[in-house]
Amino acid sequence: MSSSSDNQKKTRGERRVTLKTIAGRLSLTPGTVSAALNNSPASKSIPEHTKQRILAAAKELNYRPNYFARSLRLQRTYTIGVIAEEIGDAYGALVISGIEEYLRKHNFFFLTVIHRHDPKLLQTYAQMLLARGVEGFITLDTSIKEKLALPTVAVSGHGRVDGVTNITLNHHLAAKLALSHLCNLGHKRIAFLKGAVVSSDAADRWKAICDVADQLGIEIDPQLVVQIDSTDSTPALGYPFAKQLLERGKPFTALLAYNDISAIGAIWAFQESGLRVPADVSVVGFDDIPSAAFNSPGLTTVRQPLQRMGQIAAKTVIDQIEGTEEYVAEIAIEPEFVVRGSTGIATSVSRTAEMSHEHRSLMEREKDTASTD
Amino acid sequence: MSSSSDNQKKTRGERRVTLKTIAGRLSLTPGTVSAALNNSPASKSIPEHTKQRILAAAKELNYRPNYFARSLRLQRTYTIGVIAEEIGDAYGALVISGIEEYLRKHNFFFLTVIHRHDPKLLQTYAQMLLARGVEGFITLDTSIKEKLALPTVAVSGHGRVDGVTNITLNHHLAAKLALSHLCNLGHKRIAFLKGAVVSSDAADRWKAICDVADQLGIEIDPQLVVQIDSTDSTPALGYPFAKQLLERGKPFTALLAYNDISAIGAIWAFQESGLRVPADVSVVGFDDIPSAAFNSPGLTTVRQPLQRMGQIAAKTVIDQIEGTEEYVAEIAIEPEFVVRGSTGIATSVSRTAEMSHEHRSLMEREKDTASTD
DNA sequence: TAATGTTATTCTAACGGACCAATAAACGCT
DNA sequence: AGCGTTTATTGGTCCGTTAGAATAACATTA
Repeated sequence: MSSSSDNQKKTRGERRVTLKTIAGRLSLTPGTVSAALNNSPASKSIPEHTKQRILAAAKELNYRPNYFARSLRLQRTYTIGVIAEEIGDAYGALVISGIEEYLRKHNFFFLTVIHRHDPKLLQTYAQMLLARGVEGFITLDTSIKEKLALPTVAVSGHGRVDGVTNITLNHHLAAKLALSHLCNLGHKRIAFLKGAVVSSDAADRWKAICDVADQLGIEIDPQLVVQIDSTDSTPALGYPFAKQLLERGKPFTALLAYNDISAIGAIWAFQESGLRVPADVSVVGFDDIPSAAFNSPGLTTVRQPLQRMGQIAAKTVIDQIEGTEEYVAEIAIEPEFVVRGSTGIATSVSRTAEMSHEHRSLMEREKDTASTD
Repeated sequence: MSSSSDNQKKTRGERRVTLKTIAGRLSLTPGTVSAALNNSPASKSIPEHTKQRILAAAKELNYRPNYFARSLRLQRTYTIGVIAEEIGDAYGALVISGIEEYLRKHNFFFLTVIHRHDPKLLQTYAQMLLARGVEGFITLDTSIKEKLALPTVAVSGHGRVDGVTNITLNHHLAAKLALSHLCNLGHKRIAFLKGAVVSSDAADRWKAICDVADQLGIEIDPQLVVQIDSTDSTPALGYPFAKQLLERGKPFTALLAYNDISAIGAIWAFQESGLRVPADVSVVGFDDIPSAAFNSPGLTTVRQPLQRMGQIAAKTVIDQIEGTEEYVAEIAIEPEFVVRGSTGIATSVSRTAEMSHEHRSLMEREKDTASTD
């Protein structure tokens, strides 16, 4: 009977070791023990010998200060709220992994909420986290319209909000890496898959590509640009648009896709049309998702260092909380370039146009006998 | 000056609204207000009219109870500690996503720590979480040797620990799904990639496969079984072992791989040897990672419902905390079977043996002129 | 009218820790 | 001896909340 109640207490409260416990054992008062353990200003008047006794007892009893009592007193929680759209995918997971790493090293914890595509919940969750005393927010791939009450860092935030630091990719460098790689391989006629207008950074990325293309003397032929307008997250995202590109009959030797998913879909489309990658068309992706490496051929791509972006987000928010760093509106992250098998030297004669014609006529014969031609 | 200090207070503490604030405004005491807001037993003696005044004032002032004070008083935190090996990969991320979903719906939060392959840290992190007052633990793909001080649920735990509920896949059903699928397609000679001995559930899975094969009357030829012994997490994991299988020269029409990664690697190996998948060999994977769908051909695979496993883990740990459910040592999760393009009807004549010979002689000619043959 | 019972409300004591003011000795200095 | 300073320690208060005991006001009843 008493054993069972003991057990329960042990399970629930583990016979808590408090300052009082230690103080009692050493015939001191909780205040003295507290001062010694915290190296507070008052502790400079505690004799070394007593300090040692206190430290030893604390270690022996495995004393852990009660986080709630401390937070209540100090009005600090050492906790960050992470608000994400989703973490089931590689993107969110990698960023959070980076956040965790930095925060843990700096003795912070984080609480996570995920507002799966329900923007109304954002305010609710922010309130919940606020009630839990978080000292700052990190948002992931989330559109916030107004400044929250605490230091906030947005990773790939949609749009700029005053007071919120946005961590974004250096799109200019990204474009430069991708385009100069293709340039060096001798590609002149490059096709592009533009991101959907609803995608967070599609516009920025496209602008950077245009700028860099201009610098490198690459002409962007509107005939070779296709805009993605679905938000599918399977390679089916790229497939129909690549087909569309082929049907235009304009030759090209390389494709710069909006992201890896669409690049993989485009490769499917090309291969289905009898084109070899990279022998006939080179393809460059964007992101470096795990599947990029597993694809056949391996996808050459611009890698977003997601984990590092998480770390930097964490650092930024902590610096702002501690007041060691001033607010900046934007932090650009340097992408890396990963060369795999999907890019190669440009062929002098592009087969894309003729192949697509072959393919088109095949399709017409199969499906559309009542042609307008 | 005063404006700047106001500002600071607003940013930091947001001029907290406490019970005292409300009580002061209504000329009541904090205790009364607390009772009314919590609908505590004592509140039945509070007149309706006063209750309404209190509720109205609380809403007007946007009162949020201070979580720390409350936790300190009630010794409850409504927080779970999640200890994971890693979340950068799809596995951990999906499970956490499921955990989040269930916990949030039940007004719990969770703190996450990741002990990237450093088993020593586990104890430290458990302590840190304990100090933060978590009421239970969920471990992910982590080997714990002894019971922690609180209700604990292990998702794919390595080994059984008394007092810890282990959430595992129903390997028997998984094996049945995979093997009967192959059976129905007419496959008789099936090759197997066994998981590395260090992998958490390799042994269980293999045992289940053997049992089911026996039930279905499928003979397992030791010549057609290869054991993976690396822990690579790229498809390179499967590649060399599939090659090894081919070199044995024993014909087979299907391969059941240990997981999707190794299955994809095996498909590479087969294709490189001139074998068509699924025309010559059918391949079945395990897990259903995102790349499985993006692979070409799409990978037929046994899906582990990771998100659901996370949800169930969360439910289990909460039920144990609330005492509504008794401890069970193990909960088996039903896998799903996903049919994609990598499996097809068995060819009557297997080409695997001859192709591998062809390939072998090619390799020998290229690389190894001083052959022992 | 005093005892009893309701009803409405306040008071008090935690929860565990941190900080500050107070105290009390010990010490050096004039 | 008297005085200020340093050293070592204690006590009290507060952080915001809650539970339960206490009390006040008022009505009912023996």
